[in-house]
Amino acid sequence: MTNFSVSEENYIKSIYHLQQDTHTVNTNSLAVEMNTKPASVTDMLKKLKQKKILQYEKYKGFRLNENGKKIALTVVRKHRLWEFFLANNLGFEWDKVHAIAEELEHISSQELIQKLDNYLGNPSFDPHGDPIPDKHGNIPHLKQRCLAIAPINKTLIVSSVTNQTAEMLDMLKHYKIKIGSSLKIIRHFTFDGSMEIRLLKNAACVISDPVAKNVFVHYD
Amino acid sequence: MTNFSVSEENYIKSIYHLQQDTHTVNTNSLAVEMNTKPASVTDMLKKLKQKKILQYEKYKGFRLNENGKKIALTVVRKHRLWEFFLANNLGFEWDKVHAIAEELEHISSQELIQKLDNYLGNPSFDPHGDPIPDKHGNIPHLKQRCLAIAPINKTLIVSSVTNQTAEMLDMLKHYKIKIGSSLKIIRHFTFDGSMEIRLLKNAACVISDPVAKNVFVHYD
DNA sequence: AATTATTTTTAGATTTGTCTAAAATATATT
DNA sequence: AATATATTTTAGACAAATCTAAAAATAATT
Ligand SMILES: [Mn+2]
Ligand SMILES: [Mn+2]
Ligand SMILES: [Mn+2]
Ligand SMILES: [Mn+2]
Repeated sequence: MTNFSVSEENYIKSIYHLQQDTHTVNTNSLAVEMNTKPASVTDMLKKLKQKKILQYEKYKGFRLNENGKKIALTVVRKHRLWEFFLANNLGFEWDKVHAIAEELEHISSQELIQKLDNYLGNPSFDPHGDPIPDKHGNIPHLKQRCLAIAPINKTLIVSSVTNQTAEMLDMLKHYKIKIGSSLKIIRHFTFDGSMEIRLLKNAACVISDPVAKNVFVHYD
Repeated sequence: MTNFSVSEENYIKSIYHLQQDTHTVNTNSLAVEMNTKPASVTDMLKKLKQKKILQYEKYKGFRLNENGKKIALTVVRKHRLWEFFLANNLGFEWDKVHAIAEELEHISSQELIQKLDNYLGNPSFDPHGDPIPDKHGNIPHLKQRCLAIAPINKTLIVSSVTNQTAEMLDMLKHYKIKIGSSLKIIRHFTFDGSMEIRLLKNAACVISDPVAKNVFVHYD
C-alpha cells in the first residue's frame, strides 16, 4: 500500500462508489462523476492499473481489485468520520459537511483518524446515515428499507438519504426529517404516489413519491 | 485575495516566519527552511510577486507586503488552531501535532476554521505556547522572557519553546517541562551556563544552557 | 452486413511545481 | 583593484494532472 495523491484517492473513491451499482464501471460515467473529461480518466486508469489497484482491460471497463477496495474504504472511512465531526461537534448542517470532508479525507495520518474515531465515540453512521467502515474496512450493516415501500402505521426510524444534494436536503429540512427521526406512514395516495406521514410531535404532512424514494428507514 | 495552492501557502508561511527575524529574507535561507532548492525558490518568488503578495527585486532579497502578511496569518491561525485541537481534544503529544497541522492548515473553508475556533473556546496559544492570530489577524501578545536570563527565585510560568524539534521536546518531556508549568530558578552554574531549577512538586534538577535558551517564561 | 453513432483511447499541448547545470551578479579576500 | 568565492537567477528538462482534437474500437441501426 504505497502512497496515493489526492487526485488518485478521489478517483479510487469514485470508482468504489460506482462499482457498488454497476459491477463493471465505464469511462464516461466516471468522467461525469468526477467532473472531468474521459481522456483524463483513461490516463488515470492506466496509472491505477500500473499501481496494481485496478482490474482494467482497454475498452472493456474496469473495477477495483481487493487492494483498491481497501484503499477506497480508508478514504470513505475518513470522509464519513470527518462528516460526523463537522455535524456533531462543530454544528454544521448536514448539507454543508460533504464539501469540507472532501478535503479532510486526504489528510494522511493514520494515528489522527484513529484518535478522531475514539474522540467521536466510534460512530457507526455519518450525518447522512451512511455507514462508517471501521479500521479494518468492515462496514456496519443496517437492514433498511425505502420509505416508499415501508409498512403503514408502524414507527419507522429514518436511517439514510440517498440523494444528498443541497436541494434535497433543503426539502427534508423543511419537513424536519433528519437521520434518526421517528415517523409513521398514515396513508398512500394512489393518484401520484405521494404519502401522508406524521413525525413524532409534529402535524401530519404529505410528501411526494420522489422524496419518499430517497428516504430509507429501519424498524424492529 | 485570490486562491492559493498548498505549495504557495507553505512558501508564504515560511517567508512570514523568516522575516520576523531577518527583516529582508534571502533565497538560500528560504530554500533551507522549505527543504527545497534555491532555483525552485526563485521560481516561486516570481509567482508570488506577480500575485502582488511579495516585495521582491532580483538579487536584493524579499519580504511579504501587507496582503502577503494577511494570507500568512490566516495560514498560521489555521495551523495553530488545528495543533490546539490535536493536543487538547485528541490527546496528541505536543511533539506530534506539527506534522499533522502542516496538512490541516490547507483546508480551505473559512466557516470551518471559525466554528473550530469557537468549539475550542477561542484559545490564544497553541500547544507550543505560540500565539494564535484571531480572525482579523491580531496576535495576542504575552511579554515573555528567555529562561536563561529570567530572575532567580521567582515563580515562572513556561509560556513557549523556540526549538520545536522532536529531540528538544523529548528532552523537555524528560524534565516534565510543559507549557504552563510553574518553576523557580534556584541557581546558575557559571562553569557551563547550566542552571538548577525546581518544578512545582518535583525534585530540583539541572538543565543545560542550550535548553534554557529555548524555553520562554512569563511572570507577574 | 454495411453504415452510423457512441464510447474509449491516443497524440500532443498546457500548467504547476520541481530539479540540475550553467550563467550572472554580489560579496569577500588577497 | 583584481581575483576568488558565494549567492542568486536563468535555461532547459521532467513528472503529475489536466485538456482538445483526432483516431480507434465497440455498439446500435438500418
Ligand atoms: Mn476528496
Ligand atoms: Mn456522507
Ligand atoms: Mn503546510
Ligand atoms: Mn505550534
